[in-house]
Amino acid sequence: MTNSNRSKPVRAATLADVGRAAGVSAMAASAVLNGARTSSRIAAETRARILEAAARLRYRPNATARALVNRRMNTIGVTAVIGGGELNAYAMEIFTGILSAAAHANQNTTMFTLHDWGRDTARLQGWCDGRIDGMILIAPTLDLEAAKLLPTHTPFVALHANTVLPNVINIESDEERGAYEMVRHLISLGHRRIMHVSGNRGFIGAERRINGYKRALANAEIPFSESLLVPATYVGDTARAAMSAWLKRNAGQPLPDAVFCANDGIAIGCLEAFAELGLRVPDDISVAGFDDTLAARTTVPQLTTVRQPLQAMGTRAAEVLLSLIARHADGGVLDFPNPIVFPVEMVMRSSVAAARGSARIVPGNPPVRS
Amino acid sequence: MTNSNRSKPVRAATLADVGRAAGVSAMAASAVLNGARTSSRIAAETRARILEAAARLRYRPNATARALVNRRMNTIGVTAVIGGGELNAYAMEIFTGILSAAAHANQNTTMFTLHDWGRDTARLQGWCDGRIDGMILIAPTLDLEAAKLLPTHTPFVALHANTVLPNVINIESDEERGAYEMVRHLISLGHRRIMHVSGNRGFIGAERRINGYKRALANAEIPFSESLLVPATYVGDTARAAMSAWLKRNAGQPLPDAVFCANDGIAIGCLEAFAELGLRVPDDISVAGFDDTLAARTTVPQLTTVRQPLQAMGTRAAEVLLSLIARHADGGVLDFPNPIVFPVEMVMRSSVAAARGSARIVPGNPPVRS
DNA sequence: CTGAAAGCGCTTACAG
DNA sequence: CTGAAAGCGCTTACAG
Repeated sequence: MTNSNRSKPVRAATLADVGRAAGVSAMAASAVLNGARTSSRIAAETRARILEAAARLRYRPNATARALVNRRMNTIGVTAVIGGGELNAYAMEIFTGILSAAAHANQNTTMFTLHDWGRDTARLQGWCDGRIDGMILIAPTLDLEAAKLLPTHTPFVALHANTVLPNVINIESDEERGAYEMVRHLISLGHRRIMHVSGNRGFIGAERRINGYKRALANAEIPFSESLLVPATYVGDTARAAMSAWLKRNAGQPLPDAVFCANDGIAIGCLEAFAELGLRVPDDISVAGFDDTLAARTTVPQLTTVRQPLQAMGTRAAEVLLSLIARHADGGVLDFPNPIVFPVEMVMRSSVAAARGSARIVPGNPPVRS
Repeated sequence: MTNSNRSKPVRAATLADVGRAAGVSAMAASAVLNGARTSSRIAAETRARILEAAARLRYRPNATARALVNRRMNTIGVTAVIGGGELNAYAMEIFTGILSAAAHANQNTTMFTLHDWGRDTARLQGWCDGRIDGMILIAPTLDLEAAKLLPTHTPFVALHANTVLPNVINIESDEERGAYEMVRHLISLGHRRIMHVSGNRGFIGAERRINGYKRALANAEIPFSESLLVPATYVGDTARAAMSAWLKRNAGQPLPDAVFCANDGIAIGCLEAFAELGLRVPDDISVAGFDDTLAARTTVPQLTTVRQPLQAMGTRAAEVLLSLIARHADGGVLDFPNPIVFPVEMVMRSSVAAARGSARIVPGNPPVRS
């Protein structure tokens, strides 16, 4: 079966069409169709005729024409990096929050993707050409140089910006505290040899989590050991490889009691690396994540993790942006706290258990618990 | 620290601004800025001056003005249902495919969400008001009545449409065959009592999977048993509840050898229901999914599943839509096969194993394997 | 080779 | 209470 498009390029009805059909001017039609306030001045009978014509012709005001006049497209933009062909769970979760807030305010949201924040800054500018009223940046890593090139006629909001962006409200969560609390929790369970698999070194979020980890250690007077800080990236596969390599390198050495991972993807990578060696979680080793993305609930065992309210943060980002846009339009001044910091929350599931104490031989490539 | 917006509403530079700055007309600036073909007619020196002015003023052609003239917004729309506050993994995967194809063609994509296809058809029409050039519908369940109201001035493409939509190209996968192949695989592994937990009854995809399941059974001369067809919905939690209820209802009865689930979410729900009773997968029971969403790889054990190439299907949807848009614009006729059917693929992971044969008592609430 | 005009579809003042 | 005009920022014919 084939589907052939009709050959006449069908056009949507315009205000002029409606006016013609109702025997009035386009302007009269506009007044009626735009609501009570203006249309009260038009005779009821005329009004009815216009309404009928509009319905019959399925009239919809053209969004681009409207936008040209109103300087308002009623859509917000969202930019995120797309790595390895897909958006990660973190960005998706935020995007969902943005989407619902925007829909709630009758705004559309259009998604832009970048391969690299550094190289693609120019594209960012290109999108601020009237097609959106404001832009949300998800986890931008822009240097100050690039940040200065952001257009000033479009309001920006960022989530987890890696640097302080001038004139950009940043929304973040209390990552240092989240890391601190989680490691403190592990310690309270009797764990002492606690490993941290970090996110990309140099990224502000990764450093904050490392700081929280170190602070919790110091607080409990557990000496920090460089060998237990495994640098990885926020991509699960990297973490899996890093953990596997670590286990191989430390064959015969004591296994850590617990691993605190800089995000859920890393935790899943560790889960896989451990499964490969027949290590059981949490029996042989406890694993904690960070973020509480959807994936944290679909692993077995489910992940104990630090919850960042990503959807709520996305929602807030959209709300802040929308008020920024409104103020920007009427030239008003707007004072927002900057950054806006969300509290994190511990989510206890089953990948973390109390310390067992007993040493264990790992099958295959045997490290030994101290 | 607070961030105060500058009070003068900054405006983007216009063509007139550029012309003024370069001492030429807006039209001359337009010609130069729009590329070689037209700009060849302008003196090199003038040209340079215009280019310099545009760069200095950071000129970007206004997208809405351009769209008004060209009848082309260079953005495609995507509509999906948002359930329980979030897009599901299935829709996200497709969306990612659309996104990359659109970006590749220099098109934006804006995402629209619906709560209910039936009630919200009018909104669908409202979005076809010039802000998008075409629309992709993800898994629409529209009745013919509603489908007829879709505007004819905007091209549509659907993925997994639940009904045949007039003038809409539908993209789907060979679901019946996928179900058939998976159940045949389970049978070849020695399983006989094979359960199917279905998607929403009445949805064409769910019915196709049921048909494939039945056909494979019939082919192997295994009688179909109504009690092994457990109706659920595509939401994992429903499936979990349905499976738990089934297990309770059939306490003392033989446990199935294997469960074929209508999607990965359902399979995860089953995994949870089994874990709750201490049943081990695949030792006590094999579990197979459908879709191969990201979640299929983060479960333990990882899911054996029928892979629908969701990203590729999204990509194809965008490509088809884009050519539909191009033809629509120049009034041409376009013949596409309809529906476009993608092959599915078996993905073997560890949630399915060969039949053990031995009867097992389920701890707690004991069904017994026959 | 260059400029002035018309028009895309709408809304917002301004006249009658 | 109603219509004719101007303008949003651009592009596409059409004159010079």
